[in-house]
Amino acid sequence: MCKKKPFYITTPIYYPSGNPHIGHCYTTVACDSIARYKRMQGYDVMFLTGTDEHGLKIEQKAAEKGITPKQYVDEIVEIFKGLWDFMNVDYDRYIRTTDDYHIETVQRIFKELYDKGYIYKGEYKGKYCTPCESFWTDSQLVDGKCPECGRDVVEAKEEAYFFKMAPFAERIEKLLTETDYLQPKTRATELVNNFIKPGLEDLCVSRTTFKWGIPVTFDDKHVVYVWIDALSNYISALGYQNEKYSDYDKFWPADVHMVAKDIMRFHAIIWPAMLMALELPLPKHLAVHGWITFNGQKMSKSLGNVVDPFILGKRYGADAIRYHIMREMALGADSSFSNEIMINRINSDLANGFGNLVSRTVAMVEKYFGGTLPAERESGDFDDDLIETAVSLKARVDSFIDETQLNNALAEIFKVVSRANKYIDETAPWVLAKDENNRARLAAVLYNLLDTIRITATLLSAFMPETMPKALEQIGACEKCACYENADRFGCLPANVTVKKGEVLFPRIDVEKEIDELNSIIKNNSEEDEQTKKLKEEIEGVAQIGIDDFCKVDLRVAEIKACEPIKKAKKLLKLTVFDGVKERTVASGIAMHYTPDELVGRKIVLVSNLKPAKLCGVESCGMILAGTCGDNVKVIFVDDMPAGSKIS
RNA sequence: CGCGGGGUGGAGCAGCUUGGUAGCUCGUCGGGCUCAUAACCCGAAGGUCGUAGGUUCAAAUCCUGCCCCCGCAACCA
Repeated sequence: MCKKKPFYITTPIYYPSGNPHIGHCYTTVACDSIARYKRMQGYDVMFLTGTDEHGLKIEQKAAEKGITPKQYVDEIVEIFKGLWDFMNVDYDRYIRTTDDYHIETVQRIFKELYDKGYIYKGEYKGKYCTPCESFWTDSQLVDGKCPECGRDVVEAKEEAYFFKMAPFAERIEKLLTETDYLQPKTRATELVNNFIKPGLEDLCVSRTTFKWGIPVTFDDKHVVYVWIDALSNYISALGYQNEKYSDYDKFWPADVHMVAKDIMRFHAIIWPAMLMALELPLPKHLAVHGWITFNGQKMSKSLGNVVDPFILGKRYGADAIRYHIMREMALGADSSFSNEIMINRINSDLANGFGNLVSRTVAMVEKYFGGTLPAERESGDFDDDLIETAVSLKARVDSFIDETQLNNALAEIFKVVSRANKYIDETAPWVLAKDENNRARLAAVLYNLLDTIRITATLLSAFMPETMPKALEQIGACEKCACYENADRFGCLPANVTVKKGEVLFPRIDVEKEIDELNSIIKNNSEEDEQTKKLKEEIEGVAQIGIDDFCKVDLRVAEIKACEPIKKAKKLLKLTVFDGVKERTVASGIAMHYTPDELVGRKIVLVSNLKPAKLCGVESCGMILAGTCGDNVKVIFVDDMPAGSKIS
């Protein structure tokens, strides 16, 4: 027997700062399906998933709960693993960045990059919140304040190690534009224009401000920061630079890294750069998929629209959920999730299409032949077309799988399911059954149906590993005849096959009733809790101030004399206001909520002694008060007061 | 003129690279069938392919301007 060809596929390692959601589920289930399919094809498959467990956020979450970071991640990792079990995800290896062997690998890689001169010591500059002991980038700041506690931040710098990106820029650009590394390739332009053309910045790869990370061996003030730690998992899990495993030579380079678009950049640029620096081969493909959005909006916990895979899976079965997300999501593009779309999909494809096809076929074999087909056959019209469609299916599915286009692979399979349902109408077995002379023809028709089901169920078993074996059992397929090898051959079921009616494979779902129930679950579970919890955190998280502090703020009524939008700024309006003494210019982020016309002539509350600052080229002297709740923004108007009145 | 994606029958999408009958799924309406999970099969209605021009014998498809939506970036003092 010849040696099996290796196939290595990975999900990202997920950050366990919260519970897994349907987005994690998609990536993992998609990889699982590909892995299962490849195993079926005879590859020696390594399917890796895991968790990225270091970092400040984990440290803080653990502190809030009063447990150690390790205890905290241990708990959440169990939830992740539980979900994968529940979804029938059959991974070969689960890596945790807190595993000893991974730590060892990362330390060695860090040292090697340092020794080679790709990592150097420098200074990290950013905004620093002293009470939180955290650095933030400008984009993370909320209203210029610390996003965690809302307090002021200061310019600060700390010693840090950096990874040189410049030496790899050219090769990376070629990798993205001239090879098929990136799938879909349309995103290459975006990456090149945004990150490579402006010049790649060196990457900060160590921190001294938190402890929960992998220590830098030669400088114990530092821990390794994010990407060198996280990305290395793809090779540490194979035993690169550690003794735990020894599969590196066999499986590297990876065949597919699958990621969602938010971390595409790191996998498209930084990871190749690291590998180039280490002089290791690059992975073959990076498959980037979009997000599952909820009614067009990005999923977010604060919006209360996070879809819980456990709840859905319990109601409709893990296979149905697996099918739905893989059938809906096209490579690269976002896909909108709604309970209604999901239920309709499950009903029409799985219940009415596949499930019903199995059910009616098996029922006819039992009804007309007592469950076992006789061996005599008579072929007839429509047979050739059905058989041709069925035997050619495998090749089409194969190629879609190789392009990680799972939605299209599934669509192909279900075309055959439809063809089979149509064949029943064309041949009308119930008419044949009325005449004893048609027994051979009737047997042929039913056999053709069973064997078509065999082919589709075999190919579907990678996607729906729980239900398909049941389907195959019902049509009387043994393990041998229902294998991948036979999926492009017709006539593999025994001529005198015996069927066995079983449970309904995919029960039909009552759309309206279920949607009502799901909505009420979502309401109870997340919306109120999350919203009030967030609000509570916001309110209680703000540090108290004395009256003196408050008196430092000078609030005045001011009249808006003129108002115009600021070019190049989507959210800013430039206001000219009269504060009782003089006119001044104020920029305000209310362009999305007010037009200049509705503001001119009105009186508002002005923070008059705020230091001037430049916003999009406009000098702003002061600030206007407005209430904010999500997207809802209302300026406070005090039209009855004369300009210049003090507010306290 | 920051970067990128997108605007196609009621909904969601394909087609655009390599111009030439506008296709799929769901929904709606009518018909057929009765083996089946009130499922299945057939037919029909419904589209100025965002908009205005241009190239061409011919444009959803190529070119130009404009409008709108969505990400990222940028400032919501």
